[in-house]
Amino acid sequence: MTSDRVLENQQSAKGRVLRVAASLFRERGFARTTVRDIAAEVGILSGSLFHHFPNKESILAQLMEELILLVEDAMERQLAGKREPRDRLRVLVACELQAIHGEIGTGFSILVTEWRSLSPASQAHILALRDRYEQRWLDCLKNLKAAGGLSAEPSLARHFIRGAAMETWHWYKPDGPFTLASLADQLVDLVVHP
Amino acid sequence: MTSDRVLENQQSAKGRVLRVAASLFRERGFARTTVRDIAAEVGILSGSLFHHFPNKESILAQLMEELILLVEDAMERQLAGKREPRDRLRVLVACELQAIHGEIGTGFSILVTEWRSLSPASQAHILALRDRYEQRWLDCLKNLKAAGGLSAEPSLARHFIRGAAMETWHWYKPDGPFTLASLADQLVDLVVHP
Amino acid sequence: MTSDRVLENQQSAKGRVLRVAASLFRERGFARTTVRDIAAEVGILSGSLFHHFPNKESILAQLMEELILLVEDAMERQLAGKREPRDRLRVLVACELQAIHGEIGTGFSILVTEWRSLSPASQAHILALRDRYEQRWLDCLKNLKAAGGLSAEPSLARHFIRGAAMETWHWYKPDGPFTLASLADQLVDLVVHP
Amino acid sequence: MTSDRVLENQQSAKGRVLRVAASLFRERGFARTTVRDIAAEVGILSGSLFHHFPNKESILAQLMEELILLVEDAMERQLAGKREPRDRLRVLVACELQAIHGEIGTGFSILVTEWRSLSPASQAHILALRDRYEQRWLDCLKNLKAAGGLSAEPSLARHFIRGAAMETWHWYKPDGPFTLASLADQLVDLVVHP
DNA sequence: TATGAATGAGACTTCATTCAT
DNA sequence: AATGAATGAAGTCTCATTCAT
Repeated sequence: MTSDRVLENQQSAKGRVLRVAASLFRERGFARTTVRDIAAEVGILSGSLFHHFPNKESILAQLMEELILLVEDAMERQLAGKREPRDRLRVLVACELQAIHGEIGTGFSILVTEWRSLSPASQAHILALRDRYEQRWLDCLKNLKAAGGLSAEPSLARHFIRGAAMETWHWYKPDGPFTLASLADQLVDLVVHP
Repeated sequence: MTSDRVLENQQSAKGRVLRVAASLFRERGFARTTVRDIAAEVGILSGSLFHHFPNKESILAQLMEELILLVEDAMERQLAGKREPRDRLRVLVACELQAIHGEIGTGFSILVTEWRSLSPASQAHILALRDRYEQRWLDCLKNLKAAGGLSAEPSLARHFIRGAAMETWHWYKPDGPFTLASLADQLVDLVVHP
Repeated sequence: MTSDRVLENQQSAKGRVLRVAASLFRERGFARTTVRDIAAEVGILSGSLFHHFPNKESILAQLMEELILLVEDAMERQLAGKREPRDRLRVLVACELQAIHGEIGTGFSILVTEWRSLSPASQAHILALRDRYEQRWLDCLKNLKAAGGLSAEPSLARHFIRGAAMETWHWYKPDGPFTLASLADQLVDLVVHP
Repeated sequence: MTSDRVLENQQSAKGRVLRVAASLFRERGFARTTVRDIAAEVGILSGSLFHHFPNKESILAQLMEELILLVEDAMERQLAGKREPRDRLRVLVACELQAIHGEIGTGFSILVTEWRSLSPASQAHILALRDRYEQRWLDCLKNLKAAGGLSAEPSLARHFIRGAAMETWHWYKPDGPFTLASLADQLVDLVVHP
């Protein structure tokens, strides 16, 4: 059931649809974005969308799937060589913030905000991916706690971090006083008591 | 334009509509909740809703308005007599968590998640109320910082707290290992370094 | 799941929809009849149809159901007092022909021609009714055979009669050389050897 | 406008399309069969169909045409040497039943059931062929009547036979109690009083 | 000949809203 | 205040057909 990854493929029509959809879903929400909106922005007619996706929801589902994979890729790359638990946590935080605000993964916040828009079937599929993603966080936080760098319960810490990170979507402005990097630092400082 | 407060009025038909709507909006989201759903749960027919509200959006708008007022009421009551900045912060956190999960204000998270569903006109009205509400938080956090109990920027701290608190809606279970009170304590501990 | 009978209710909006649909389905077939066609002929807008029926198919389903019940009513009435097996067969044949061509049950042929247009769920429901209807035929033919008035296998005889009767829909013209009554007589003569 | 006969040509792509279409049209009906369904079963893409047929309807039209020709061929062959009117009628009945259920002409019933799906233009063309086919039946039945073997009106007899024969499509099972040959015999016995 | 992306008309359906009763 | 039939705009989706490659 897992499709090829096309989100970053600049040539692919599916990729173009996915990128446009990500932007519109983030901006207006899934329900308020019409397939005509998406098609118009892509430069095709609405009927043509269904040549690539069986229905509107599958656009959201595939988008979510690829977004998770993309963040995992970034984490994998940046974790290479990092051994210190605190450094590894900072990578996770930075990657998640990047995913929420960054160039490519624009729309990671959709994962939380549009969860209800998926059918139960799709939810189950994405859930499996999300579980793996969250497990990575838990492993990291458990190591940190074992090393004495965390006083809170790891799962609770993850909930707080996720909430704080996702919430940045509602207020963070790239041209404001903070860079994403400094945001990541402060979030880590908050959770990791010295 | 500001209407009377009816959310807590058990007899009032408007109050019943508002409470039902709060529950459904939180569960399914505004767009996926139909006026028929609301009417059915209230026990009337959909057409009758429009004797109480001019349109669907106004239900959401009035709901948001009353929810803010309700939380402010609770804060006002519990802040009475509290002078210590740290104690006052704890009251705010506890009240916000109560609003998100508690009996009456169920649906406070709608304020963030369904923001986009309001028309610009309604947004402006609610925004004024929200600004006042957020100002209360900032004042409290500034006092705390002045007293040396906060290392982070007050506005940033508020964003983190809000994110963490709202996120609890996605995972917190009353019958789980935490009480709302302990959650409030831990959130305060996180932000307020001793 | 069985709804009230409204096909013959001249006042009822549902009844009017059903009668119009019967006529159009018979004329153009189910698939080539649009809900707009039906609504236009009824004198309402297409959206209003769905106030009465959950979807297009349910119009066909309820229509089929009521048509069967209607024919059974007619048979019941005309069978009263008839004891002779041959006479009883003639009643069945005449009623079925009436249903196919007559004033009221116009569209009985839909039962055969549009069978495939129903979803499996609807098919099952109608099938139960149809079975009862066919059982009445078999009982009649068995009695006739027991009385020595039928040489063919009863079930085979029913198949032949049904085919011949339904086929009349494709060629019979009320202003042609035959009346429906004479058609019934000849069909009975054909099957019942003296 | 008359095309070559390709239905039985195993190699020809057009022949393959026609055979697949016959099967699908009979199974689901013309309107519920998509060109994609046909193409998929043939093993090509939907666009490629239009290299062989100008449009969907022409598939049905050519199919109908060839089916008639095919039955006429069979009749021609089996009528050779038969002089007795009753024997000749039996050939016609057997051939028609073969066409409805047999290997190749699978879908002969389409001629009646999907008549409405043709445009007037196509209807006219097929009508001419059908008239010739029906004339053959009438001639045969008239001869039979002249010979005293038929009491009913020839045209009426034909209608009855056609209906009964077509209806077999809805109930006849090759592994049931009847062979097609015995079915033909019984149908002839029914019509031809000794 | 075949491909398959794209078309575009039109289908069914949903749903907030209106209004006579 | 409530009803419930009706509205009508807008939505998702289907599908025969076209055409550059």
